Amino acid sequence: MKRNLEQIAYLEDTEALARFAKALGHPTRITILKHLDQQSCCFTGDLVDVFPLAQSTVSQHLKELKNAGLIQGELEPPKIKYCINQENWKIAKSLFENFFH
Amino acid sequence: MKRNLEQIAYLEDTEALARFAKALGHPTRITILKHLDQQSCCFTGDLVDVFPLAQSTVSQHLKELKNAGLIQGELEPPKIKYCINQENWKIAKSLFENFFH
DNA sequence: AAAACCCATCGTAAATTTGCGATAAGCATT
DNA sequence: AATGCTTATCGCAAATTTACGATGGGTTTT
Repeated sequence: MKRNLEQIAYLEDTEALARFAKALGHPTRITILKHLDQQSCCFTGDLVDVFPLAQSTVSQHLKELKNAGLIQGELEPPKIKYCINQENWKIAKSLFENFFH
Repeated sequence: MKRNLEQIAYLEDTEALARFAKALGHPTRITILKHLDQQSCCFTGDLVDVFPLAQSTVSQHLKELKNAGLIQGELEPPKIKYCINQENWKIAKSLFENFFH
């Protein structure tokens, strides 16, 4: 990216908000979250069936949502159950609320 | 990106939300919007001074925010005054509110 | 008319994102 | 022990994003 030398120090809330927003910045990920919100939780396979996308692609989107802290996975052999991470969801919600005044 | 052949049809609101979120997905752009929200409007030059970034880089971020519909530019020779696009701001606000239940 | 100012755009480079198929890893069942 | 099921991860390719300096276009000032 040909970075600028001096790293920019953004406000903590600004960085957190941008991280959440970035994770929400793809229609597939929005749809995944809507599903999880509606029926509380989902297995990966259920979500794969929702999209005309490869299983690996959906798995990657799930990984990004997990990294952003918006969802969490739970072992339920042989499947994995994904749910919204309520704690961080609330944080994101209030960050956006604050932002939109 | 080695696209999948069949284009995915997302819900309109989902796409709109993802577009807004994507535009918000960078700390520089969040900071720009916070500035515009606080002091209503800003000239490009004022915003360039806020960041240790090249003028062209800030200009590009402004362009993205404009493309997303979140801000609008107004000629005020010899400068350009940027303001939040209140109409779309409200739309974005309500999309996020709906999303976060 | 020339110089100065403000800002967008162009061209380029590096990093990241998005997507796929193939493979591996974990667990259950046979 | 072997097979099958489910899902993550790897390796790759293409597209997009982020950043920069340089250039150009418009307006104002000299």
